[in-house]
Amino acid sequence: MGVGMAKATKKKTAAGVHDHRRCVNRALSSAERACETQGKRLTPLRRRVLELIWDGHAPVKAYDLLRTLAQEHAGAAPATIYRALDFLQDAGLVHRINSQNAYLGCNASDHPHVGHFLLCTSCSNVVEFENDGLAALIDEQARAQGFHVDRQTVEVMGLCRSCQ
Amino acid sequence: MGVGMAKATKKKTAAGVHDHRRCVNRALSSAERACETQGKRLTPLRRRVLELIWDGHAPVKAYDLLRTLAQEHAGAAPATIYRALDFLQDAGLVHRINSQNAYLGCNASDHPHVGHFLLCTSCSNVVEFENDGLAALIDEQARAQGFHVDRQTVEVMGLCRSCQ
DNA sequence: AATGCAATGTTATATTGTAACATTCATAAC
DNA sequence: GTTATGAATGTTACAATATAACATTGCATT
Ligand SMILES: [Zn+2]
Ligand SMILES: [Zn+2]
Ligand SMILES: [Zn+2]
Ligand SMILES: [Zn+2]
Repeated sequence: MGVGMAKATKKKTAAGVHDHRRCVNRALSSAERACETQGKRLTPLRRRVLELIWDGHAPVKAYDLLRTLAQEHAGAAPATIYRALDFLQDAGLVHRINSQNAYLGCNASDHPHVGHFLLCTSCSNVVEFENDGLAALIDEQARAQGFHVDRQTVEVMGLCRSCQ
Repeated sequence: MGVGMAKATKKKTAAGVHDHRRCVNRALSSAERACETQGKRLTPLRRRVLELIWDGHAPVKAYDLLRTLAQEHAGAAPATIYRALDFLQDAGLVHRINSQNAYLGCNASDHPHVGHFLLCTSCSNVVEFENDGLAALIDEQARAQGFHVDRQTVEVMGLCRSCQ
């Protein structure tokens, strides 16, 4: 199972409502541009894995991706998925949610940023947030202890607005 | 293997230098008090697992603990270790380092606090730090998005002072 | 065509973590 | 002291996550 069943089906294109198809397409286009810029190759396989990640629009587990991919791709094996995930993470297109062993598409792959997430323990929704002040404070606190920061992850567990 | 070989052997009681035995004993005494206070039972098994965690004085993997424990404890199985780890985490005596699937003794188990860590990618040393301002900022950022925070973890990867 | 390298295929295995049920142990009630 | 109770541990089996190692394919350069 995925990390959550949340919103496996999305509302269809009402006014102001999340248009899932459009969202996925935007993510894929953005990914293509990002890879172009970085001189990285978004092969059909990698692109398809990224699309599958966005399909659920929520953190997805590697073996769920594998099961889905295997239905359309004969040779799919764990290495297939993990290689694609490694590539996508290196390219900044996907984040790993460590506390869940799950992977989430990044909607800000156009600029460098750190991984900060709000994880709802009730509905399993996850949202990425950016707060430069927070990132800077973490950096500063680390430097004050003589530590040089390469990467930081923040995972906040709790209840989203609609689950409280 | 453990997360790192770092400091498997510690310097012995020089002036101002980390005295490992004393440090472990302090942690165990503190743990006993904490369990007393919380009305939780620090059984010999749980106490021994906590001691093994402190022995390395660095994050340790569950199956490394298991291998060590098995040498002195006949019936040791995965469940043995994971149950002890669950208990110790609930009691606030141990933190899980999500990015490493590893467990670290907490030296501040006497008061409630969140898990903030600096992880050196070179020597594998990990230090826990506390910064109320940081915890508060995370809380505030989450609340601003209508999110109710139960728990937060911060893992900062980089180079410690001596590894730069 | 020959070479080299990146990507993928393929098989096997390592690592991490749970489920389920039996047994033992400590405590309190009788 | 015996018995009832629930917590803790023993025991076996298995699920879930991830990597190693080597073969093959595809593609670009020479
Ligand atoms: Zn992102
Ligand atoms: Zn929710
Ligand atoms: Zn702590
Ligand atoms: Zn270091």
